[in-house]
Amino acid sequence: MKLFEPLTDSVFYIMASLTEPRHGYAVMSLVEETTKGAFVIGPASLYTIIKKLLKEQFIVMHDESDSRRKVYVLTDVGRQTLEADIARRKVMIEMAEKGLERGSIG
Amino acid sequence: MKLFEPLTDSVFYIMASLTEPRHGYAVMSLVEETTKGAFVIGPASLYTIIKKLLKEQFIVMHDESDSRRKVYVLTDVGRQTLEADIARRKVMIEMAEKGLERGSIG
DNA sequence: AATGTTATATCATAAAGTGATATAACATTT
DNA sequence: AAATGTTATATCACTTTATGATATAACATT
Repeated sequence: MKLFEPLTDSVFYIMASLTEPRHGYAVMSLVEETTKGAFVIGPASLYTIIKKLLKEQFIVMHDESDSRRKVYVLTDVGRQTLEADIARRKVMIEMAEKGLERGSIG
Repeated sequence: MKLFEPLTDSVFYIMASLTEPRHGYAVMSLVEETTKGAFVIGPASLYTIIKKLLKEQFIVMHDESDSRRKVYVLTDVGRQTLEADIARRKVMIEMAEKGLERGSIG
């Protein structure tokens, strides 16, 4: 199993929303609110990615689920994967910021 | 012109590499080195994205270019776009870290 | 019972990313 | 100076990822 594959932004947002149990629609709303509308995940993307995350066992269905609201939550593997990707993203940002600092002297 | 569209990871890496003048191949190597191989941008992705960035005027060809090495650098618009995306990415990471903190108490 | 909101789901298509491959200039060796 | 290796750009055909539009239905409110 490939634990440390880079996550796409959409996947990252969804996984970051599922550190605690949440149903799909709530994930969608949370991302939109948190990013003040800068990043919107529509239903097509959401449910496609949820299906993929279940398959890879990065999330599981939570017992609070009923037939109407399907609640998901990160697994340990999912959590580890998210942590690894956070680290990667921090390096990304550092890289960009260092470059911008250097470049903006002139 | 849409200044603040979310940048994909690949686009972000390439733009972050071009805060100072660099030719394509060097961008490729830099990303691989900086991420210790976690993120690899192959030639197909690289030149596809460079073409797109030129078109959107996020980068321009630099005068140091010769027929062999084509050197690119961020424009002001490109720089602003990168800065905006850094901000978005910081919010992303905060969101994920807050969630992980809460979740890891139990 | 009609209307609006919440919620999940899929289809067809578009956008993004990539492995393989091609081409060629330059550098180094023999 | 021919051969080999490295640097460097480029594109094709294909896969993966993302999404707009749409469908369905339960629940809430009027």
